[in-house]
Amino acid sequence: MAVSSRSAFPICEQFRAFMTLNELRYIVAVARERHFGRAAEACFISQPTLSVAVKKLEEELGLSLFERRKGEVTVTPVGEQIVAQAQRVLEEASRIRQLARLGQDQLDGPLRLGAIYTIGPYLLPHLIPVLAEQAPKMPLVIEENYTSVLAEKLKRGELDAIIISLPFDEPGVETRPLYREPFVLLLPSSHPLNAAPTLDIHGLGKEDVLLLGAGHCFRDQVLEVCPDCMHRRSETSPAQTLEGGSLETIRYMVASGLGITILPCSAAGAERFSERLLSVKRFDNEIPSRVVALAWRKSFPRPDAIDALSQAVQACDMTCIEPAA
Amino acid sequence: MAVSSRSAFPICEQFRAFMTLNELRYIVAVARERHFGRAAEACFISQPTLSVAVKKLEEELGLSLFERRKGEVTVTPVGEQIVAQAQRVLEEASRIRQLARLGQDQLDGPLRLGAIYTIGPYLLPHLIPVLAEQAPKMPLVIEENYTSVLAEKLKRGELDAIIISLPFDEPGVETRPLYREPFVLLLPSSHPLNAAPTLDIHGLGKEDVLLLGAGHCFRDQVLEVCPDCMHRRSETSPAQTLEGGSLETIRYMVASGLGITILPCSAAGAERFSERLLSVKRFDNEIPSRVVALAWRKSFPRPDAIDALSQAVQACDMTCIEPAA
DNA sequence: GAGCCCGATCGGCTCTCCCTATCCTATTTC
DNA sequence: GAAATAGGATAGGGAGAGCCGATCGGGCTC
Repeated sequence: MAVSSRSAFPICEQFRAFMTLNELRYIVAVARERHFGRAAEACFISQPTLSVAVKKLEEELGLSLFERRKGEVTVTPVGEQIVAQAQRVLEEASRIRQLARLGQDQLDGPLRLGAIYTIGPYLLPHLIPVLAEQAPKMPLVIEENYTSVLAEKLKRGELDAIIISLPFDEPGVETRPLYREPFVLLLPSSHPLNAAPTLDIHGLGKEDVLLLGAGHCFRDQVLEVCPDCMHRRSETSPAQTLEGGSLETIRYMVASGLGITILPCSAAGAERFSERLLSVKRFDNEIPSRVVALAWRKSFPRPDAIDALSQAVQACDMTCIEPAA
Repeated sequence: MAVSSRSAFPICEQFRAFMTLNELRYIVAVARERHFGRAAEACFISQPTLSVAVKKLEEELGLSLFERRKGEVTVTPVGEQIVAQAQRVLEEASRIRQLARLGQDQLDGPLRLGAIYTIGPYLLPHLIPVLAEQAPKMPLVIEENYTSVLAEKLKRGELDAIIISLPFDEPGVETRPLYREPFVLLLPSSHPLNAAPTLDIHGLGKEDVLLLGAGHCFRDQVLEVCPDCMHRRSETSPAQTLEGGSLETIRYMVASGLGITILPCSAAGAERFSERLLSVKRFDNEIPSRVVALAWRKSFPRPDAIDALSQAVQACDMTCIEPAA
């Protein structure tokens, strides 16, 4: 016959609920009112309930807290001490509720956000001021890194949310698409393709397309939509791949006439170079693109923060950044 | 239809048991172990019980205390604060139990004892050293007064116990007989009654019997067993009554030859006078006597103290004090 | 893919807490 | 002195809290 663990551990009395916060409330009320009936009323319970509860506590403590005299209840000397201590306990307990109230706002406290290299520099300058307004008590702690590193840190709890490019599938991690951004072509202003009436992703076979180094997911995405770029590279121009480089570096290289490149439109930013040097062209058929998404642990306990973050990103309206034609 | 007050006062949420000390124990354990299973074990409850309890508390507080991640449970920033506060609450609560343990000894702390004038001076010198040994942590605060005053103070809670003479019947007051003490006759050594072969209480009709003033119960007791004393007094010798006097004063008066008197044997103490002046005689038939008793409020919360007191009185063995014949 | 770990959930039982109704004792009133 | 009043204790019953074992389900390991 199974024995409940409560009766199985009669020795471990220290773990039983020897006191209830309610009971402490009750004795404090009795001490204040010096009258069981009034105390019960103040506690919103019936007089018998209070009587029994006080008696139970007295028995547990092995002493009398009150002397029930005719016409007046008095507190015993030990009772005085214990009631005072009970008041202290209740005070400390109420501080828990107070802390909880303060901590309830999930938009309070820093959020550790990761972003991949090809998104961070172009999204965050827009995102941060928006979020600073919408969630002023939630400063961002930002880290830029490769998808794989961000994913690892996210799972280890070193980051709270990351902004990456889909597909992204990790167990225990939830994702939410934020926006789709088309890829555009960045080329020197003097490049012959500028004159072409239409631009097709499949027509870049003969171009020197500069690529990010391995590890950048954007590199893989470009190669996926333009396998020729890789083909050419491995055959004739190994120097085209810029290991460890950034989109910014590539852009300088394009401006220098070393080739052309494909960029997410948010990173095109041709306006930062004089039009004499660089121009941005949109693809016409089958516009290649990627979906930028937010990812966070399913167990992350601040869904409101995630919501605020993704709403702030939506507010940045990254889809509509038109490349300067 | 009667509505239970719990559902009738949904507004008064602040009086509901929003937290349990047990729940606080649980979250502290989880924070310490970073593992629900181990925490449950440490709390001597099952894992499901702990899971549910933590969840309940989190819902009550409206926030997440822990993030359940694979392989490790982490404490949220708010959780850290709340767990720390919970620890403080438990600490303060444990101080209650500590206070209770210290206060459990009913023989700890002063006892306010009253005694009537005709007992105090003769019993207390014996009682105090006995009690000081048997209950060293219970000093006596002593008051001597008339029965009526003592009774009033007892009922008002200004005294914890009183030593009086039976009969004594008050509502809400318990009494316990301590000892019976015979009355004896105190007379000058030169008095003719010293020569009488036997002494009868009814044979004092012609004597000048000195009496205590009104209010002393002993006076009434003497008059009860010896109505003649009163009779004589009211007719011929009003000065025999000593208003506000004490047995000691009366004894001096007897020694001075102003009359004889009847004393409780404990107050006879003839040995303190040279035998040349005073002698003590016992009655032979129908020995008059009184019963000395302890009285206390039924509600007085230290029965052990009462027991110790009455045992100490027994140990004084007041019955056997033999008047020096 | 099988097995393991770990927390969540389910169905059930028991004990706690609280209720109303009533009792008991002492006091006050007529 | 009997009845009414007051105040706490007790009795009995019902709703819910707290706990259990069994099981689920996701994620990891081999």
